[in-house]
Amino acid sequence: MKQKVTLKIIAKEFDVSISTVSKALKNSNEISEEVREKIKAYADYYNYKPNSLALQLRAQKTSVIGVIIPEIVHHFFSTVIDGIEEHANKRGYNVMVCLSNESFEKEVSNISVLTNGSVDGVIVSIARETQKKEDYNHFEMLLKDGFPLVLFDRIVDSLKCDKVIIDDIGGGFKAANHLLEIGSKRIALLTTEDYITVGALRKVGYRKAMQSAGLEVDEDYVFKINDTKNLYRQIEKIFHLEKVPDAILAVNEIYAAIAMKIAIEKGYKIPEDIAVLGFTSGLISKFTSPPLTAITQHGYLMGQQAAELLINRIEHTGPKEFQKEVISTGIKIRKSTYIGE
Amino acid sequence: MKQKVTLKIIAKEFDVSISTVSKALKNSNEISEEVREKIKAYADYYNYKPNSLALQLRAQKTSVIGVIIPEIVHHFFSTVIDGIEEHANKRGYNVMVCLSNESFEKEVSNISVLTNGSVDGVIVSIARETQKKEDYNHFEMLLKDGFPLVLFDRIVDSLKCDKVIIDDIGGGFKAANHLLEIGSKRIALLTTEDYITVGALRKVGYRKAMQSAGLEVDEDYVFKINDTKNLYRQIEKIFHLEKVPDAILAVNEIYAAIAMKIAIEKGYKIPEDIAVLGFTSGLISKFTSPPLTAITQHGYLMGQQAAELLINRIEHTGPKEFQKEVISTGIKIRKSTYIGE
DNA sequence: CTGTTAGCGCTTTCAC
DNA sequence: GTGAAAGCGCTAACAG
Repeated sequence: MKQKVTLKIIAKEFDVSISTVSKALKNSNEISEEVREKIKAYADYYNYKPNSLALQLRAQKTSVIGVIIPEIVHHFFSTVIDGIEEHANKRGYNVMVCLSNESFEKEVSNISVLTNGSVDGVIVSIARETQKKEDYNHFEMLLKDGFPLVLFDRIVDSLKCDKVIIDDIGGGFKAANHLLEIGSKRIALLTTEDYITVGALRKVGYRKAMQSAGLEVDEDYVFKINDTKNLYRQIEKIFHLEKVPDAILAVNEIYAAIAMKIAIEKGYKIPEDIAVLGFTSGLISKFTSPPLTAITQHGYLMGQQAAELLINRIEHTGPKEFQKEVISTGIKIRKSTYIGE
Repeated sequence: MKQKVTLKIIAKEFDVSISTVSKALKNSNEISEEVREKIKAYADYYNYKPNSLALQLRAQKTSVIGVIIPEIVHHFFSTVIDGIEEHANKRGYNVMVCLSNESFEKEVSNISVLTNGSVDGVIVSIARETQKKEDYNHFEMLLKDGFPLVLFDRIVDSLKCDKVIIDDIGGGFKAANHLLEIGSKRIALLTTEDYITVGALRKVGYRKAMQSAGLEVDEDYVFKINDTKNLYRQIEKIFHLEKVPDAILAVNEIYAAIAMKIAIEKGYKIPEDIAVLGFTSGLISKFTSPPLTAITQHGYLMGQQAAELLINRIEHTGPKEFQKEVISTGIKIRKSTYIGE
């Protein structure tokens, strides 16, 4: 790669000092019209651009924010990144994305790499492994130094920092409630294992809705799916219940789609025999048949909020106390729970 | 944010010179055991980490690669990023992601920001608007300076740089061929407008397959869908043909899913009356009913290859001539084209 | 064994 | 009007 033009090179070219060039390019009227013009012309011609590393080092500010997510091939997370990008760009920041791949070690190393001066702050959604280990030391170190950190979606309450979460309890409630409203009595819950907070919280919401309807939660109707094993086999167990449920609430759209597919294969009519509802994060719900009613998650908004909190923290332009933003969910009613039209 | 520890600070603490500290931390045996240990202990305790900006500025190397994609909320592109990340990390690089949002202007500004010293090279998939304008000046400038650039997926042939593309012609051929093999005679093609190369290339493959089968392509069976308008209405036109096709080949999974849905609504049996096949980039094909046969696209591999080409270019560790890697497609046969079992 | 110096590219204050 | 010098944080050649 060819040597890039620097102030030094231009200075040598015209036999002036570096600072003269710097000022000329900034249109400082300390510099004579004549010199200014010829320097600008030269710089322009050779496509001079100030080296941003030098600027950053000097300014002690990179205008870059780091983002660490567990995986990117996941509609929800891409949506969040999109939101982060949008807000960050608007405020003059760039985004550096790192993946933890759900690994504790990679998360720690990402944090370490990012916080050595390359970024002004980080936004992270915690890796599963970290959540399981409950080792948040790497974050605590950062916070001790007052390094700007925003947690989203997969958060941990004990960390003193800004957070933005989806209202999963509300979402679970909204979901179960919708099913109750359409007349479901026996709602099966397809959820994740307990240490995955998202699943656990949605379950809380489900439980709340059941209780407000005066129904008690039958634990036989709660299925904790292990993501690493055969999903079909695990989900099929729903249909081994003595009394097959008349509704299925799944905490994500894959589980929902699979459950629906199995139900149809077994000859059940959706939604007449069994209504199905999922939490969506992608495009699947729209294209199943029947299309799935789903709780929607506004990842984009979440990303924007996270970026806003972070940048406010970086620029000291928000409240001093740590914020916890809650993004409420929506519900998109489709044919899997809706008879009529 | 608290002042980070620097060599200077440590040096002052022990009343030694900065270089002594630097060496001590590098375990240089130029420094006495005693001094070394106390400095290391201190650094460790205060969690010293060398400022990477300073290192980068000094080394004239950032070990960061920039990636510019049209959008991230798109399974294919996330997959590619995933692949880029994987390879980049393996070789000690980090990834900075920017979105062009299909806008020419944003692409230009992204290039400009990234290439001012923040990254050692960039990987880009060109924005639609840029393709439409055919203005590739921002890339030509880079190449003139010998700046490492790799184009993927949406490329332009005239640019002299490394490229990696999907074998779209082969994919179109493979797709049409499969349909012909299962006995389809009248294959409708659902494609994009011509300036979208991907669609155009797949069409070429389709045409080739038809011709090798001794069939001629009836342009009435080619539907160019405009992504901004009502997809349903446009796709429905397939069924207005005097002779309804016995197979539909769609250049992406959304079109395929919609076409299939409309067909079913109209009472056609899939695949008996009409076989449907799409190019997949997400999870939709798997969850439609029947599940869609699809040409698969290996974005992950593509990302890895792109990163490899770029890093080889950066490190001068590959061939001097520009490479053009072609990633071949796969085909996943599902029920939408398969009778039996 | 330890320190001085120069330099990466840039900005800015202060002299001249 | 122009330039010298300091400094951002670090490394490395060289001097002592």
